Amino acid sequence: MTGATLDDVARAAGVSRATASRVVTGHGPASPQTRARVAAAVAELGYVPDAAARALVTRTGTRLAIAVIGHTAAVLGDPYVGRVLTTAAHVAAAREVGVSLHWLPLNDPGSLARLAETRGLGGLVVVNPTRPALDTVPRSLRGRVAAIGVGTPDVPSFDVDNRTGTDGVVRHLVTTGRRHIAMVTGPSWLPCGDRAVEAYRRVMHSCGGEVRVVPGNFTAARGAEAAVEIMARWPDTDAVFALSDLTALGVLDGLHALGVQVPGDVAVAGFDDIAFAGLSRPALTTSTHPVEDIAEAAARAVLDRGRVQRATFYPSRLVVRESA
Amino acid sequence: MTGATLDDVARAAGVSRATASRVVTGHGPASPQTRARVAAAVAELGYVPDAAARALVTRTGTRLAIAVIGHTAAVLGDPYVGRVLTTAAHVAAAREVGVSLHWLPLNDPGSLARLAETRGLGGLVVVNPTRPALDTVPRSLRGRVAAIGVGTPDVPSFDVDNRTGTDGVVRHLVTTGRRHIAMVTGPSWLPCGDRAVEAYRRVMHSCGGEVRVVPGNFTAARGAEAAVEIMARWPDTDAVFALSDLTALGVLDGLHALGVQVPGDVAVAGFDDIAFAGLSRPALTTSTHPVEDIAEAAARAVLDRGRVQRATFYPSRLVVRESA
DNA sequence: TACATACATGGAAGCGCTTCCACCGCAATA
DNA sequence: TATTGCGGTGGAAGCGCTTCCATGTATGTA
Repeated sequence: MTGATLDDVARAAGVSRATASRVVTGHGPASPQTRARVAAAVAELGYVPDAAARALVTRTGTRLAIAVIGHTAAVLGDPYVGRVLTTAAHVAAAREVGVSLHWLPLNDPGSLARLAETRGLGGLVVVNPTRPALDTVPRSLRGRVAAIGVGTPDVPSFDVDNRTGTDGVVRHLVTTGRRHIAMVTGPSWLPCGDRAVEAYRRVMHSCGGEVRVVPGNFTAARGAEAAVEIMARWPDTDAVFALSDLTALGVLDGLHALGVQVPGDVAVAGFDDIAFAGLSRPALTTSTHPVEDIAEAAARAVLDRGRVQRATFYPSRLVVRESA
Repeated sequence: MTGATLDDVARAAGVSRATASRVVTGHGPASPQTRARVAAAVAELGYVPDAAARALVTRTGTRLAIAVIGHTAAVLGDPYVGRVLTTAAHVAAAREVGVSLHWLPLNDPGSLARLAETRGLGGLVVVNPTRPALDTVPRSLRGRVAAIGVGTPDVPSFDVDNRTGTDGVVRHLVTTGRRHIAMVTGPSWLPCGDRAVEAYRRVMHSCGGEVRVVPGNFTAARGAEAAVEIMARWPDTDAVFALSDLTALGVLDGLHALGVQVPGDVAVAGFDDIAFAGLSRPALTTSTHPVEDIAEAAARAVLDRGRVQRATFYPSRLVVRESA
């Protein structure tokens, strides 16, 4: 009803179904004559191969699933995630595999396993997974799963080198004379932030500064709150480093509302180098990372399935603008 | 190899395939005993139904495709698109239908038709389509297609009311004493901008101002360029309205580089009310629209398939901040 | 005890497609 | 003329699943 089947095409072209299939897929021999007649029938009937039936017999899983973990609104609003999706979709398109997008709740570990188990999956790229969630993925399937963020021994991960990235930013703050540096982290369930906090701690330790960490969640709103908290708790703070540009922008806002001058009174630095970082006033000092490279590597890892590497970290580069 | 089949489950449970299927789908009678044994077998073998095979026989198309038209990097970088995707994915998830994401090139009209023709499609939401592209969609399928942006008589569309939205912003500029107002449009292939330009023209006409339109493309980079162009061409310009916040932010940047004071010398207004609009310095005056409502309505339209409405426009509301 | 009724179950068909295999005719070779 | 090789073709199997239908097997009623 909905559409013509291969049988209809074969009948219309006066050939067998096998021949019609060969012509449509281009997978076997066929005389130019036959080819033309089948093509004509296809055009006339508006034939479109049934993806399900084809997948059933070819057993080819030509779909790249991208799972984004965490609360959706905040997460997709995040330009970082957008860049990941765009790139992964590109890599997939180049290989003619479809892309499916999935929002997985943070607190339903089973959801990732269910997704991974879907047959006919070419690969699965998980954005910002937790390690327990990754562990729910059946062992046999781990070869076709890659993580952007934290990984496991079985699941290769691709991520920014938060440690040296943070180190670079915080050191820059120290170099420019700041000593009372506070840090706004990411959501606690995102383990990738741990390395960043550690790097921050280390720098503060080496320069004798006090460790001042407040929790964040990668949103601008939280940044504004955090700024107020920080200034209330440690009034002598002269720099704030946020592990997300969005949050840093929020900090800028919060500080502005407080009447604090940036960078005069307090320097502010972010992390990610989103498109807006250069547009804020003052323009945000931050650290830029090769998100596209990371996403591409992850997509390739599951689609081309070479040898499995453990965890790959990509360098982040300090971008000095006005805010610090 | 990859996974157990229903036959394996049936064998393991000592029942027929038909019975196993009934238990798994929950679609027929089965004794508690049998049920338990099949369940055990499923658990032990890690059985997961093959989606392709199931789709083949049930003929159920449970997938919502979201096609985004236009150059990908710029488009997904756009927070607007991100909000649309998030919402549509939510609506789909609530109905337990999968989501697939597609980047369609601007100049390949056939690509949309091919996507729409895919069997087993629950619905298709097209973001920012062109009318010609929509016309390539086979008539029989149009009932399950909705557009966000421009539509056709056969394809319902959901969009912001650019006309009154623009009217509101430009009138605000006039009210606050601006007379030499320039406008930066969206990409020329996006017809939704036409109504906005028309509204702008009308306001300028009614207040005797000169019409100053320069092309934009919804990016910040273009906004910065456009600002320079505008000030070079019409040095007495005292306000700039950009049909995208991203572009307006770029205008802010370009003006700043030129040493022009905002809003002192030139007022700037945007459109969309993205998250950053309130964070820029000066905070951006813009117009906010119910993107989530729009995306939800579009997704619902194709998924729930009620009566087809023509085109629905959602009101946009002026948000006055510092820049104008 | 004989019957209808309900429920549980297995057999088998078939969804639309790809692909192995056998076949047929034709040209090239012996 | 008999043989080989090969491109083109159709028959048929089968991918994993759902579901109609027929066949039992326990229950309730006459």
